[in-house]
Amino acid sequence: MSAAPEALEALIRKLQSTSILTEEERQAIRRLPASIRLLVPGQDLVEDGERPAHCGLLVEGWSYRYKLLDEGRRQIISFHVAGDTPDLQSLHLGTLDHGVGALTPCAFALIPHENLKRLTSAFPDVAALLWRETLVDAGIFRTWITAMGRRSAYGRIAHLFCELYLRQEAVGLAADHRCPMPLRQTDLADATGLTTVHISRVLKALRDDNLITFERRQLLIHDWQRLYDAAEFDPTYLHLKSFER
Amino acid sequence: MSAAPEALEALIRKLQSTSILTEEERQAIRRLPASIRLLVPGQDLVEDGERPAHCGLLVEGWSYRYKLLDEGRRQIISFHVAGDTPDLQSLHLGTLDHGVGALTPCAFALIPHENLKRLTSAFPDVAALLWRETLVDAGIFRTWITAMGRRSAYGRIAHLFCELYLRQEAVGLAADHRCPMPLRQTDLADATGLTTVHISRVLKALRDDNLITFERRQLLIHDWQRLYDAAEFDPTYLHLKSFER
DNA sequence: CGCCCATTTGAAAAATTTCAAACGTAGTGG
DNA sequence: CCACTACGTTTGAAATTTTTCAAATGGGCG
Repeated sequence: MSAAPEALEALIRKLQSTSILTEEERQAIRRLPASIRLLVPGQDLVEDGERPAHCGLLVEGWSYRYKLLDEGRRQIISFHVAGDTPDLQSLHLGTLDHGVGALTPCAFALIPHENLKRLTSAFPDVAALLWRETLVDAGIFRTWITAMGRRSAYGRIAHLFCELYLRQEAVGLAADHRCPMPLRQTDLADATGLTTVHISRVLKALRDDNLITFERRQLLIHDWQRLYDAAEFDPTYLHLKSFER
Repeated sequence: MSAAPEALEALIRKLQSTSILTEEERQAIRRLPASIRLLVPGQDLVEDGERPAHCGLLVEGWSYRYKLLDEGRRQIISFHVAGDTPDLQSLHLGTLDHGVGALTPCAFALIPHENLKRLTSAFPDVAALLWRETLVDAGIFRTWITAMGRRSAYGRIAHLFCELYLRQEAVGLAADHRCPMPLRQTDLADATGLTTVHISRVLKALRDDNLITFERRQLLIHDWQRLYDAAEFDPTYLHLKSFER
């Protein structure tokens, strides 16, 4: 198990983005054993039904949670960027109810449950911050449910782009209404509950309306306000410091 | 603030359904101050955007989480029965990103954040169990996303009935493939992302297929296996003891 | 260059919504 | 006890959204 100190610094930064850690807490996090695991696109970090013994901290790349149904149907449940922990819930749920796959080449830092449990027992404030991470996740799920249930295809996709831009901006991966967007139309379709054909048509409409374009796997948002309006976006659910009320 | 010892016993029972509490932990829970709040149908426990100072433990009745959009559109995010804590996440997220309303007459036990925070700091194992409750919630959200994105209206409704039956059965509120079902067609529509008209037609189809009927606000499941198949149901996501792998 | 994969386009089919009206039932007040 | 009302459910027909199927186009890479 090779040490991966940079990965743990990333976790510290992430947790400190909403709170303050004591020196003692920071040291305890740095003492966590972490091994790095590299994934190629399409490869799984964990599979549905597994009982993992680690949690994965995404250090680099994009990953996604998903569930498979009959006849090749796939639902993507969330997308993840550096700093996210897409299987943190396995710490207390045991069996995974979904898979986690790599969308781009990914680097994960694996931290054993055992050590995380010792850490959270010794430092209740760190436990609260990790708990909080899973609660933000749940807030995003709630918002996706709302998007899928009560937004048009157009609004749903606009909403997803707003979310992915803001989440990347919040961790310094984006600025100027431009951000990496490695998703294929298949991924967009499986995330929004639509077909790739329809995604293609809706993206064309978004382009025709001069809201967005793509350029070398980057999303360029040309009219943030109108995209925001089309999405009926309310950033509260992301629980970002910059939008705190 | 009137004491509500029975309510706290319900919480203890709920937490002990997945784990074991020490006598000391049980005593600490019993010492929590809790006041009872009664709601009539349609009334809100908390509203979207609030920063509540308590968490509500549902002691009696049905409640639901929801979000409102423009033009009267409503999305129901989850349903709750006795033992559930639909705003527990406010303990660490501060601002609510949804409302919690009463579907039937409800009794909630309100527990101040302050006392919950002291409890979870002093007893990491209790913290882990409360954390776990929010993680099961998130698992249900993931499954709803999957249902809305990749299941037909028919399958979606079948799935919801399977879930609501099993969750009630797990806490002793249902048995024999029969359970309370106070939802109106409007609620089903807003939960599944469909219209009431379509809900009416799909319920008719489910009745015509002899899968279910209703009788005095009770759901009667006549063919559990076929309902289960129609829903492509996999109970893993509920993380119930009885289905543990 | 040729191949693979993703995207685009068109036309027809299916699922779901919209609008409008009718129906049923339970509760309220005269 | 009946009439009235409010609310929820059902039904029909037309409109809309989205899917399905099939084929064409485009771009990147070995």
